[in-house]
Amino acid sequence: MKMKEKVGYHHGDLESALIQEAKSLVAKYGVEKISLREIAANVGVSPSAAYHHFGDKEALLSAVARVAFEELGQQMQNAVSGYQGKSLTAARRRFRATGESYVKFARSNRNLFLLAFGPYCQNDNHPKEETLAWQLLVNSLNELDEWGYIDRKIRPYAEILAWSAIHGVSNLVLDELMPDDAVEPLLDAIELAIRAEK
Amino acid sequence: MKMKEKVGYHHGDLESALIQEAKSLVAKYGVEKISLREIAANVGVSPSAAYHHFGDKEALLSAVARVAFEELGQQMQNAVSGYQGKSLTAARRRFRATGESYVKFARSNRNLFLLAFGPYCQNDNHPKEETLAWQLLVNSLNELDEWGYIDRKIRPYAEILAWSAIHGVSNLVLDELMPDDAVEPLLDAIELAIRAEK
DNA sequence: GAGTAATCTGAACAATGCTCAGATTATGGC
DNA sequence: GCCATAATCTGAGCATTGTTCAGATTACTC
Repeated sequence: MKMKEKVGYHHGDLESALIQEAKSLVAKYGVEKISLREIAANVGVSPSAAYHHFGDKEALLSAVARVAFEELGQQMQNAVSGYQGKSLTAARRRFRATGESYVKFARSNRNLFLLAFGPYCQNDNHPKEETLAWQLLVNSLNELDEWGYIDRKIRPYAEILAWSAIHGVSNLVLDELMPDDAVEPLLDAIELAIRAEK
Repeated sequence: MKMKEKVGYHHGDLESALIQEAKSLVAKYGVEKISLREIAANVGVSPSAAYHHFGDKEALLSAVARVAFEELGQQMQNAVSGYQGKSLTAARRRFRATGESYVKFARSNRNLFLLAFGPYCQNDNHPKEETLAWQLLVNSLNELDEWGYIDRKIRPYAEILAWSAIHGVSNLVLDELMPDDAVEPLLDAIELAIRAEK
């Protein structure tokens, strides 16, 4: 149960050390520019040691992808819990915070965001309904709904519409196909779109 | 100006032959699973020959990405031009066709779609306003606008909202974070969202 | 404390992206 | 038509990569 003891022959906690180092290298250089060997070297271990914890490089990156996805959820939760209160205005702030924090995470963690989705995301054990990010979105929409804020006809589509739009604009901004300042207008648009009285 | 003459020492049209083969390999196996050497071998040429036409592998893949992006636009145009007429219903069909064909391209050309966006897309020479895909979206929205179909408040955001949502759902479906049958409801939602009278 | 299982090393292999000297062919000026 | 020049392609080679495997080292259990 020793931690941070990287001296001996046995590392002690190689699995999570590899994930952590892989994550930091991905964040710095991007998924396709990193090598297992460098990860292992930075941890102070032989390249082949990793294969006792992960089937292959892809499996390690999948683990990192899971971590990144969870981090997105946590960052969203932090943002949402920054706005409290039981008013409609508070609920609107929280809803908007889900979207803002989503895009913010994408921008300040470009490579991790791209990894979290993309081909390395193994969502077999991760149906979207169980992810924190999805839950936060659903919750904030339910809140708005209780205040009568959401148009009845559009309510059934609200989750899909909001998530698609937010996820889409995040990717488009990262690809520089949309300017950074398209995000705020988009959030305005989503609020307008789901709104009952305009 | 000879084509398909792969016999001699000089190929004649290596550049586009490489792009074409790269595209077909990407479509089959995905961007990260293909090698320059295999592309060159399939074209019947030495690996180093490619470097007289492209600075490196990345440059070749960027060229493929451009082709893929254009193909997306063309496929959208085909879909849109399938519905003609000057009625509002025709305009609505065309608008919906832009979205449907976008997602359809993503689904039936997964790897090319991911390449077209993603890190290999060089949009320095390709501002979104000049892409065919964007033009088609703008046109169909303008059409709807002329029929008074679009809510005045939401009109300024219509392009951003529609493209973001369509692009987002495409990626989420490809990542299996949304089911295939979420696409039609999303298109309904977009139509509802931009609509003037509900 | 001995034997077993887990963990890590080091050497090795095939494949990859890329470079470069030199061979081969096209091209343009006379 | 012919030759010099430039463009194109080959082949060998280098460094790096992911992965495997026999064997060394350590932890764990009874």
